[in-house]
Amino acid sequence: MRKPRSNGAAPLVDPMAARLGYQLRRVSVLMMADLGTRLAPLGLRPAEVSILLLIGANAGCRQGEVGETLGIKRANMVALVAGLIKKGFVARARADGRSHALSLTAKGRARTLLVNRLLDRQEAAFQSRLDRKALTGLVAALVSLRG
Amino acid sequence: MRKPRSNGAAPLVDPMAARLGYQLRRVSVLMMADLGTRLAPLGLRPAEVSILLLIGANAGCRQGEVGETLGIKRANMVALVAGLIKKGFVARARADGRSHALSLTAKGRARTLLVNRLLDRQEAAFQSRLDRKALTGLVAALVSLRG
DNA sequence: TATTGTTATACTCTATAACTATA
DNA sequence: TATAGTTATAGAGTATAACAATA
Repeated sequence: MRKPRSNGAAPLVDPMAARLGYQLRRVSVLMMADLGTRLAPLGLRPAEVSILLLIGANAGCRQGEVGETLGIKRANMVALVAGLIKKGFVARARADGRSHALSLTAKGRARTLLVNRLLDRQEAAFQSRLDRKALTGLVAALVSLRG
Repeated sequence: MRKPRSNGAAPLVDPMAARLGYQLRRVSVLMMADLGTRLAPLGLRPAEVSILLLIGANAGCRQGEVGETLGIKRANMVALVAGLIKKGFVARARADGRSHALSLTAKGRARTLLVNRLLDRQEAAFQSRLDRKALTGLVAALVSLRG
């Protein structure tokens, strides 16, 4: 039996509080929303930023490689890359006849610097909520969780 | 200067590898997709499950309280709760004239048991990828990150 | 006037299937 | 035949604004 709530203003009991997947999701949504807000003035969305940074670190890479590395399906890469090209951040060259070699434009490299500073600030804002103990190995643990 | 890639089959360099928000997002998406697959046979989606479990632990709670606790906007709660009622898992009673008191049906309680067992299995599957050291305090760290 | 639920609508990210062109 | 990119479409979750009914 589950007893009905003794109503007043008591907060609800959260049975998912100890669930890894649930807490992961809540934090992820929070950080993504925060990132989206921070990125808006730069004219970029989170997914676009991940592509921009990856191309910046791998000039000449193919579109499919980018998607595979980021976990973005080929079909979804099309509009994302097209958007970055349209905004003048990315350039596309023939690599193979059926594949594109992607690289950043000068404008794209400049924007990448701004994005990295923005990411540094966001990282700092969130990491300040953790003590050193909790911070150590957190990212490594997340990477491990991806198996 | 960024040197072009020496093409062969070398994996790309990932400049987001050390970013907390990025790794959080990747793991979250992975676990959500996995959860979605596991839940499909039960006729539930992840968001519905969070509502179902919360109501199960707080019989008589109002719809708005549920949304607030879970971070789901009032507007989005409407269809989610309506779906759970339609499936016969949740019952709605007048509480206030303008607010609904939600509770589980017998069918909803039975389904909750299955869901919890399913979540236990998922948790175990992912936690097996971590050593004890990394596991300790991980959920606590995530909760802290939500400020 | 503030709260609760509701409707309508849009955006972001993800997923699948089928198509084209090239290797 | 297999690969790279593309198109079309759908789904899940989230967001905002405006409205009705009630407190």
